[in-house]
Amino acid sequence: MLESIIKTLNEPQKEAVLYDDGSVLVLAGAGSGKTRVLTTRIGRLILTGTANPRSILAVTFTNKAAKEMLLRISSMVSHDLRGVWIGTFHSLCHRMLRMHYKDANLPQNFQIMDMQDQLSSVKRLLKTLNVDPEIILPKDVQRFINNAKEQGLRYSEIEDVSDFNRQFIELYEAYDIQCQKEGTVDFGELLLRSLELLQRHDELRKHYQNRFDHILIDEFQDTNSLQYKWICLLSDLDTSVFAVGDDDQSIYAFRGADVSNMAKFEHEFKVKKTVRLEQNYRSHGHILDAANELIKNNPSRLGKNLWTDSESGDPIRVCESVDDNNEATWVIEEIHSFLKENVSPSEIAILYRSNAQSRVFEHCLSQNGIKYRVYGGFRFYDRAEIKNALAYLRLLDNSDDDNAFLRIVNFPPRKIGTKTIETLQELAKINSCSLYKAINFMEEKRSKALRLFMGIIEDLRIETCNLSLPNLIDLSLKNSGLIEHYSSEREGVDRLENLKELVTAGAGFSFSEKIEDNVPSNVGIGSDQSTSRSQDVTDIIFADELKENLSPLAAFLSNAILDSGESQAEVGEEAVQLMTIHAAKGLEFERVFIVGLEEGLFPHENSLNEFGGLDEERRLMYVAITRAKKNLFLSYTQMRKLYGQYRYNRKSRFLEEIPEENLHWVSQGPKQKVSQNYHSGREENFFISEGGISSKRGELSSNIVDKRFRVGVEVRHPKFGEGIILNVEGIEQDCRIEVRFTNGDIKWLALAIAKLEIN
DNA sequence: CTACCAGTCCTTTTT
DNA sequence: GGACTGGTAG
Repeated sequence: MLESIIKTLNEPQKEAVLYDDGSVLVLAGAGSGKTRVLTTRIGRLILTGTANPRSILAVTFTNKAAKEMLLRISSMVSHDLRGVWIGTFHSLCHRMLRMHYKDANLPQNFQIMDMQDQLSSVKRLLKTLNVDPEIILPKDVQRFINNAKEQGLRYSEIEDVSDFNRQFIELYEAYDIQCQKEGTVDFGELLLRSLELLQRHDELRKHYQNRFDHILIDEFQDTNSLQYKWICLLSDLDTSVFAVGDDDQSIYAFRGADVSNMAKFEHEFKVKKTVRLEQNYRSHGHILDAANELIKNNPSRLGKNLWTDSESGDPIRVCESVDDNNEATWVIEEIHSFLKENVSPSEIAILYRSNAQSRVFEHCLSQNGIKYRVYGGFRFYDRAEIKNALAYLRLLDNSDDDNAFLRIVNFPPRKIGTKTIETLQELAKINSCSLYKAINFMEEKRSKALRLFMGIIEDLRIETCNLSLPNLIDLSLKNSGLIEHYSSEREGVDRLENLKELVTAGAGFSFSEKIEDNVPSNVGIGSDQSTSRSQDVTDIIFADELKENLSPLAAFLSNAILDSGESQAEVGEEAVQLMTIHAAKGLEFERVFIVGLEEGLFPHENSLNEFGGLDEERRLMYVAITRAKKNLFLSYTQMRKLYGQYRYNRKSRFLEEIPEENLHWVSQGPKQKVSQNYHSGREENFFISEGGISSKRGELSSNIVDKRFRVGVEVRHPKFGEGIILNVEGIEQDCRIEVRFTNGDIKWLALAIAKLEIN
């Protein structure tokens, strides 16, 4: 069985799977079969008895990838795989913290905050500290904290280079104190706390170092320095670390990922073997050529050239549309013809740079009766009604959770206003306790409404203590008044549906599946008797330790926040796939549409100001292109609605970086008349010629560069009328002008495209 | 206290 | 176009 799988591998793949002499770095290009290599390697370790399943730790980038990997391995081996640690950095660290919560100095029922929770937590902090949120933006504080944590730094470890900086450091400290008090933990904290746990507890660290002989990391180019340190702590001299990555697919620098970890790893882990996987099994020639040529524009790559045996296939089709609606129409027309040819809809993907772009496509798809599925974006667990319901559950599980408290103390409305909350917050501050507990410090008659609320929670706590998870959720929804509230709301039907779904999710959440480990728990500080057993701690088995530490409700809540809510429309659902390019990483589709290829959108204008930002955008484009197996479509528009206003853009520079011979420029068909709404005359510049093929790039540029367009000058636009220039930025092709028109509208226009005249 | 309105900023990308 | 804030009337 194993033999026959290995036979199908190419030479470098085989090397990677079979290598047994220390740590390995695998440079795996897109579509070169890296998932196969990873799973086959794990399968081999287990099947040949080289490694005990429980000595394997595999880190993936998403929960989805983790599930997929586990599935593939279990199809290869008959062993019990529950001892294998597979998951994202976050889920693995979470697991570790749950098991060793005492040593990590966390309450047993600590709760995870998502980004929204974290932001409101910061806002609350600023308020209690009397910091003006106009001067110090909560978002910036959040960013500062997260950046620091991603680098593994506590507030005390950050250099205070300026007064301004010091303020952030102080806020970071205060924030951590607040979280500790409330028993909440943000994403970065999961990792940092876990790292510190390992740093401070020698027995524990040794235990894990002894336990894990094989550490495998997928998407290594996307690890940040904190994650790197975590891996270092878990490995000792005998550990074989198998890191797979592709520097060309590093697209998470904005979140602290550091490609240099690859070179660092090679050096620090004394890697004797570096394997390059360069044969691509996924894409046709034109697609691969385009990707290769594009990425050559990036400096400082580790260097790698993908090649393929397969035929060159159809050239990449490129379409220019008048606006975003037309773009969607074109895409849907193409999809329609595929569906007629019986292409499975799930093999068709629409990829875009930012979530906001999905709306037009969703609308168009549903109008045409095509089933689709959107990944990411607003997720199930992000919906307001779900968050409200979860807040009740969280408060039930941990009444110190002030975030949850504030969210629902007056929802549904129960006559508790800002005034009441403010006095409550003061009482909480004086007595240094949670808001919930502070209710008891308030005089009876002022806190009537609050005590009523408390009553609801306390009754619920008693009534639900013996209920199953779905029943518990169901009763909470009823007693909280949420059901009643949404029933009376005009548009509440959908919300009620979603709440029902939450109960279903609770029923489907089988907690027992999550119990999969035997590890010593709470060694050292925190549990007094444990000192005696910490000596021979290594292989003591504490069955179901995790289960004891975590109630089903708490497990459900953690899962809801960590798992990005892939709850709807599961497996086998035949639907067109919509997602951001980031979300598409690691996936592949037969037909791929990359839309919105315009300067400012992709590459995104914000990225241009960041160091290395453009290179990262280009890698993002590279990732997008290499998702396609058979057909690739590129699309851009002349104007697009953004923030409710039309905005002109030039086509993306990435289009210029793809060789002409791989492209086939197409026109949009008879629908082009629409254009006359926007431009009077001079249509010839806008449309690709009748034959449908045009290669005249940049033809619009040379004659329009004009110094007369300056701030304050009055201009006229054929569609929008007269206006005054507020702003000019960029030069030549990139020149954009901000105009306030007489009707009050303010728009950014690309000078190369908009038909502006001096008035 | 609630309900509603107007004004402001904004969006990259995610565990 | 939407989320969020602040102000005002009932």
